[in-house]
Amino acid sequence: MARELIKEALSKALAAAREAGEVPGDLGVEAELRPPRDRRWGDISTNLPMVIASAANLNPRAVAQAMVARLDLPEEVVQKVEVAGAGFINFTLSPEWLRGVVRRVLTEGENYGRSDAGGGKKLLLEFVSANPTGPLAVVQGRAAAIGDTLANLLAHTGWRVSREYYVNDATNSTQVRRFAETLEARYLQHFGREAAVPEDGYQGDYVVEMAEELVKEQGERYLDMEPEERLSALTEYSLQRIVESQRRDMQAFGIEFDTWFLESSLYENHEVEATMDALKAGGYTYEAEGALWLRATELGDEQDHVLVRRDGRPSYLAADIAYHRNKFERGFDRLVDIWGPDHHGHITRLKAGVQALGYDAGRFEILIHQIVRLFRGSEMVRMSKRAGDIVPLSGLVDDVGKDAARFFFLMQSMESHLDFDLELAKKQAADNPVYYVQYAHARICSILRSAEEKGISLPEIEAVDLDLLGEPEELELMRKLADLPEEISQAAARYEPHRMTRYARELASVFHVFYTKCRVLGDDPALTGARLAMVTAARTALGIVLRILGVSAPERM
RNA sequence: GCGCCCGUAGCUCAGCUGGAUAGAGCGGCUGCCUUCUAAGCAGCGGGUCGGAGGUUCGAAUCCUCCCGGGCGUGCCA
Repeated sequence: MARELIKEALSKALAAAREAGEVPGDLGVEAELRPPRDRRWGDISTNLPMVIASAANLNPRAVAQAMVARLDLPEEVVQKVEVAGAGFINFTLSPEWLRGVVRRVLTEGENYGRSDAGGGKKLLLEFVSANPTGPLAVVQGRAAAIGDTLANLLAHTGWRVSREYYVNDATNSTQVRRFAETLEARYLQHFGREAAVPEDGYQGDYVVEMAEELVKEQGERYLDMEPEERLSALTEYSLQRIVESQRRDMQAFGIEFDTWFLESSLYENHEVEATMDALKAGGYTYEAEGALWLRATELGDEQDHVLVRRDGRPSYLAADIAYHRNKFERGFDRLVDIWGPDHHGHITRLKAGVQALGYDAGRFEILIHQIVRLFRGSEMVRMSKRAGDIVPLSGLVDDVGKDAARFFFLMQSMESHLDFDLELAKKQAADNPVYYVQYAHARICSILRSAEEKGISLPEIEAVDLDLLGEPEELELMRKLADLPEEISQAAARYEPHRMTRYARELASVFHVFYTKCRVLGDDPALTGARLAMVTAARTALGIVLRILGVSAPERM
């Protein structure tokens, strides 16, 4: 890779400059090596001279000159090196090297851009994990898109990734109980019995619908049961139905979890108990006001938290600590959770619990994504499962399609609020950026079909004269292809999946420009062969990116 | 009150571990289809980077304070 070469040449030049006494000894500085802000300045740029100058109180341009004078880089890789601005060194890659990228993409195929940064280590990525008290909402779609794409990125960079969905199906959960009570009320109401939805119950119509289905399936079976028995039966029924619907929603959204982890299993296997015992043994608990508390304040939290309620039911936190203990015990090297913004307050206490158990909190990361605000035109839609004004993810997918929805969710960084206008998403489906990218892919496929019809086939890569590729539009396209491995590494390492939608649009853009300017299937067979090789490489790269995003790569549009 | 996220073009947002002339998409206006898909391309406009101080050779980026929006701060999950 050109980056590595440049990096090495820089450090050698720096060492030589030090020996000559032009630059002081080890300053412990770290410099960047990245594309300059304006690509006309070159392909790769470093601020190293400025960083050195800053630490040693020298003139940055002088340091840059001293280093450039000692740089030793092969001409077939780097065409031009220059000092620019306040003290940058800019490198322009040679056309020869760029052409080599085409060969590399064609050789590596689907594996182009892979790295072994993760070293085959095991990583558990938990995401969505919505309460089983209603259909998945739009905000969970955001979590799903972020999580799935991040999982793809991490897998692409050498991690063994497991996708996991945590099902809060514990029957001692207050919310699960409220939901069952709501269903019960709706069920009884169907038969004209006096029954009210609990004050903090679920107002949504979907509960009424579920009750109707229940009547259809089971008739009057629960009508005259003992209340506690009925409630427990309805709890089981609703949990099963809702989890099933969530699973269907995720499938329709193109996401397959490796594991649907049941909170109830933690109770069945006495892991919650065992976890509480371990916390007690470690001296991190105390009893007060009839409850068992976690000494979270000793572990960086602002307040202590209840682990076991006065009535003996473990809290959500207790189960969650047990759950993460379970994750560590399953042998994962790294744990990553993606949570919604409403769980932000939960981070410190869970980490406190994990630390109290003696696990390395540095191997456990929690990412918070921000909310999705839904608009119908200019009117904001308030969403609350309990109030019943819910816009289901399935409805969104039906409206705008899986591809557009996933792409849209990933166009913004996760820490930024996302405004989603339902009307606009529907009305402008054809203008959605996802089509811009998919169209580039379809166009390439169209060229390849056309070539086939004309009896032109892609020559063996050894037989292609890539030196014929020299138009500015061609060089731009190859430059962008060359960027892909670094884009993937950065997006994965920084947990920033939204970078990939940006890159996808850039890659599509340089292709569209090339397409407008240059003809692939022309009169010159050699040039045609070279361009066929290049657009085939572009298709491969686009395909990789779209697969990472979970967006389909259509051959026709 | 305290904690976290956000405030950048008309709209939606990138850029934020300090670096060059602050970018993109959408919307607006103007051109481009005999030839591999016009769901495309080219061009024109568009900015007190919420405000005020500070650190620095250099601040959208770091620090302090303030303003505005959102979320959290349960023996709910």
